[in-house]
Amino acid sequence: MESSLFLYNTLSRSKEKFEPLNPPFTGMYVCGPTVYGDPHLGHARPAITFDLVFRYLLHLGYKVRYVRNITDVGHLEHDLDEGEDKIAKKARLEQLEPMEVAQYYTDRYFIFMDALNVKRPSIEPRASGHMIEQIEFVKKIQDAGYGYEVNGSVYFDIEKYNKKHQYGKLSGRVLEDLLSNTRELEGQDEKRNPADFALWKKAQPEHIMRWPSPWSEGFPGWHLECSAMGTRYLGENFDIHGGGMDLLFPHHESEIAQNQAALGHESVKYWMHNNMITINGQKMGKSLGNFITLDEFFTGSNAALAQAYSPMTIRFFILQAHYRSTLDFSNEALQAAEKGLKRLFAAMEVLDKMQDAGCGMRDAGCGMQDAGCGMQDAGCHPQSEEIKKIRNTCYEAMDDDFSSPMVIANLFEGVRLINSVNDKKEFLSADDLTLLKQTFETFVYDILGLKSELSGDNSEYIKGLMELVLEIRQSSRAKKDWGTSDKIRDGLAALKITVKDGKDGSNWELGK
RNA sequence: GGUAUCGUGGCCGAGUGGCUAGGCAGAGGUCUGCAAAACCUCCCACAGCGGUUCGACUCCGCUCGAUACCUCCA
Repeated sequence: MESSLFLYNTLSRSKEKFEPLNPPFTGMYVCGPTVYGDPHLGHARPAITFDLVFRYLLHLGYKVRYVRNITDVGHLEHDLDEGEDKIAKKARLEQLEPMEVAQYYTDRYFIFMDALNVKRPSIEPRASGHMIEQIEFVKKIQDAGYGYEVNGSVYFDIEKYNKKHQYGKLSGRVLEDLLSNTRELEGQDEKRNPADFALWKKAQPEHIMRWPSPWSEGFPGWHLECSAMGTRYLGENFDIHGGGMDLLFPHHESEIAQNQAALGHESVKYWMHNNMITINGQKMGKSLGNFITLDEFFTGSNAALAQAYSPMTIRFFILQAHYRSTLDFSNEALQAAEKGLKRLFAAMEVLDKMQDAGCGMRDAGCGMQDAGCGMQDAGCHPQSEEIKKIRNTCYEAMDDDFSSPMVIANLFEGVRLINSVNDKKEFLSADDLTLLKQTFETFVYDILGLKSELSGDNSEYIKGLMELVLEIRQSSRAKKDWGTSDKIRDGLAALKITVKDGKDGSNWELGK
């Protein structure tokens, strides 16, 4: 299991060679959604980012256990004085049981992630299903002397923790600064120190989501579920922990502190954070109210959208940017992604047919078995070097902190080659063709996780019919019967089928 | 105010101490019955000001600007 994968570790702020603790096994934990609203574009970014990581690790041969939690404990709305639970509030507004809300949006999340071709993680644990683990985790922190109880709530003692450890090592914060910059907030009087965070919170009478504990009927603190469930499913030490950059502080910072306090050591070797999607230069987020849901993207039903965008367009759009860069949403950018993606898949179809038809490659004068393809044949140049270069550059890009934009740029080099071959401007040996095909399938399907959306009903019947129709058109063209040939083309166009004439006859594809 | 990230051509977005990103859009051309598709060519940018260097878009400093986070939104 020797790879040359490097990934950016937020903890060290540098790229590090990926060396899992127990190869070939790899543990990865990623912060999932809080299920109290429809998934939006902001949710798609981390899901796709870590799907890319998951897929590439699998491709490299690692045995990956990928855990992504579902936060179905509502925690609190910070801008409401009374501190209302997010899920409970939604439940109240919709007159539902809180768990009905959580279930509904969990299902919605799965539906949309499936549409984006995001692979399901190995385990998707719910916070509500791990109360025992969370309570035990609090006990351990208390036993270690870093938790204190006040009125049925338990808080983490950051000042004490910071004497032996460094609170702020992940986000680059200094405790003194945190203390001096703390905002005045309601209901903080129970804490010894404003920087302390809750491990267990006693439920107010109106708080519906509550569980029994040694301290009170209440609910777990906001950072606890990840510590508890990460430890439960990946052990006290695991390889990768991911999430959005907005979780860096205080969420992940506090998670580190909790694990250090409870277990006596940190748990995570590599911390990875994806950047935000912005809209008009601003983070797209639930709390800002400027989000566009995935449902709206897929149907085009949002005033900010000029049209509907398919799931793969969204996925491709996200993969065209490096995961650590901000990505600015605009109709122009999405339309560019849509067209680029279409071109990529058109080339893949051409590539596919090359093999099926036997193509002209073999009789172009290239000795199939000759590794180097005879140079004496005019117009026949060995492409194996170029294909190998594309392939290698794709691997180098992935190895360099999952640089999907570089992979895509390289694949377009391949697109150009494929189309040139199709135009009979360049030629491939059988070996070249195999390698090229394999490279595209590996990177486009397996690693980038893209899939064609055009051939949904590409049944044998349709294929046969289309072949027949195009044959008829071809023969009318041969007779210069343009009326018939154009009638066929226009008629098909009305059905959103595009006819593309090439040197060897015509092709077709769905979509305008 | 603090911490962090960043500022690239019409748009989106990579990357590097000296040498091509890529996609989309635009212009011209080839091909074609026409159209589409495809291919070729062109548009050679790196916030500003200093500094280091033989040489910086790439390193350092400053300025300006943007975004995120700063304790209960994950």
